[in-house]
Amino acid sequence: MSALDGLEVRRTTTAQQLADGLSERIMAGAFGPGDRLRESAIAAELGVARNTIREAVRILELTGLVRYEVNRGAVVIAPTPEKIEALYTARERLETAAVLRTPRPEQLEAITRAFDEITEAAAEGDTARIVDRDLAFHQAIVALLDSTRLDEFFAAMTKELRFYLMVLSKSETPEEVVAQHRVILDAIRLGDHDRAVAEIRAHIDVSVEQLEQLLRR
Amino acid sequence: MSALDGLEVRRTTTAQQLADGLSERIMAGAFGPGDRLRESAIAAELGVARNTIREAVRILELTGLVRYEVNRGAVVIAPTPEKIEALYTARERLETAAVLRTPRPEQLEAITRAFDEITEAAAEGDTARIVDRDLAFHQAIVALLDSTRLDEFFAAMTKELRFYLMVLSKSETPEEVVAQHRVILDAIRLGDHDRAVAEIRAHIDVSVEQLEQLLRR
DNA sequence: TGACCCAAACTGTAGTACAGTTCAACTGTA
DNA sequence: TACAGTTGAACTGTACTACAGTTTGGGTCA
Repeated sequence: MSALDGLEVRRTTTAQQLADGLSERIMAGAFGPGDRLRESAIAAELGVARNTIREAVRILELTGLVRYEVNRGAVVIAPTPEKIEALYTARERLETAAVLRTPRPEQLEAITRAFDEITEAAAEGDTARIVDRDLAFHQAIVALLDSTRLDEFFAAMTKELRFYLMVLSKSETPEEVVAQHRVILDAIRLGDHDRAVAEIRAHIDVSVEQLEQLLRR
Repeated sequence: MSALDGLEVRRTTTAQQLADGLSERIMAGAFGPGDRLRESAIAAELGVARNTIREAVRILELTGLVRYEVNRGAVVIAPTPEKIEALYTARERLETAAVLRTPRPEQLEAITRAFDEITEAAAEGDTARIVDRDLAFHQAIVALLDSTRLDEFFAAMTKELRFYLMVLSKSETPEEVVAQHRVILDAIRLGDHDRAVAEIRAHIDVSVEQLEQLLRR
């Protein structure tokens, strides 16, 4: 570790900051799914030029939270059964592949820690934190694959998923969440690959089913 | 199938067309790795406004061929040992997970077809087409996962990889390429998952090694 | 040789303008 | 009343201009 570790010049652009800010707002629900991001309005409100907003939104597009439609501009993504299914299918493939590998100690520790945090959050009834740690748990599982590219890909999907969970205001009972993750963790700990795969599949099936039910209303 | 299937109005913007065009040019080697895309020069040459070019380049960024550096603008990505390794690691994880699944007939057919095309191209000594069909072969393997999201992710990586292969002007003997893919195809056909996994690992190890050797010069 | 400085080139951002598109409200008609 | 047609406001896509701040590739000077 260098003495200068962590020291870094502030190196960012207005557009990047705007993108980050907008991303936060969208995640927080300031814009609902399907909403258009009107450039002039945002530009005026934030006191920046419209082209800067356009750039910010293009950067936002990288995260997958908005997509561009010709002559309609940026539109916040909206969950559909197909999209949710596609998202969870990809998750299932990655996570089941991941648990076939034998965890290194620090990897197992990371997963265990995430589980403990889910348990804590559940005890406190902090639903936002439950979701957060839930996703961290699965990210830690994917990390078993030892692939930065797949980690990044999964993180991007997580961002999308978190947004869907937010707008659908999905809420299982905390006990269920803890129980479902405990069986996965146990299977991983025991090195029982088949069972881990089965539990992940079950967990994901349940989630998809619940989300689609929410969506149908 | 609707009677209107496939009918679609041409709906694209100048920026999108520019992004497509630039992408092609980069893939064709008009810009080398590490090159900067100078906005004013491109804008002047193509007779469009600079902000339109900026937008086009932001769109390009989505494909991963360029990345933005503050105050330096868009820079064409350059291969490094780390990046190549990360790319191939992700490929290895996906492809080995894929061959654990039992192919449906049409999937097996797609893989076989890609292999036949590699063989054809090899016979004709058409190296560009060998690379193209090689990548198609692997895309067909990933398709075994039945996940559109992962297909898209892999396609994006393929684009990046194709560029690296191009700039490194990698060239194995066509016979080697055919031989390596034949053993993979055979293992898949026989339903021998372990052997398919092993062959894919071997294939990828060889590729990484060759590329890094090229890179060291 | 190396530190320093400078000007050219370029990016990031602002601001204005306008043609073309979308969309919702309004109008007229059967 | 239902529907086709029209209109206008709002908004996007694109162009153009401008300028401050940053990078960069020389020079200059010690």
